[in-house]
Amino acid sequence: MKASRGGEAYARIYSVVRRVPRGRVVTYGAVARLAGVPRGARQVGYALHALAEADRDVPWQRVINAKGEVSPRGEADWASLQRSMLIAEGVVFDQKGRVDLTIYGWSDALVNEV
DNA sequence: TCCCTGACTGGTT
DNA sequence: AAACCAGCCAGGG
Repeated sequence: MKASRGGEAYARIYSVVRRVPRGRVVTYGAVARLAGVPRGARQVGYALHALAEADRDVPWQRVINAKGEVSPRGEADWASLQRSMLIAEGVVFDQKGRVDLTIYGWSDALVNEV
């Protein structure tokens, strides 16, 4: 079920995602590390999947996989929506639908940036 | 408590 | 560069 409030790890994950600046993207692995779950990349994805309407302040669209591409779930439409939302923020996708993480990637080294 | 599942990752092939 | 494979963690049945 949606344990959006059951797990403490989830709360930390959401808190990290909320800190990602507009127009930037972050990988699941980076969020996991910043949330204190070094190998919990999959957990991050699971946590975001459990997001409910009440958590709409969490910019989940800024979380992508290490390849720099939006992770495909069952419904491909959802992924395209995420892509649109990011483009609206100024994130650029290349012809293969991937984001250049060296430019838009946000990591702990950039936490001080606003 | 055991077993399966998954918005992932990194190393190989 | 793309497809595979094997670890990893926490939630839910």
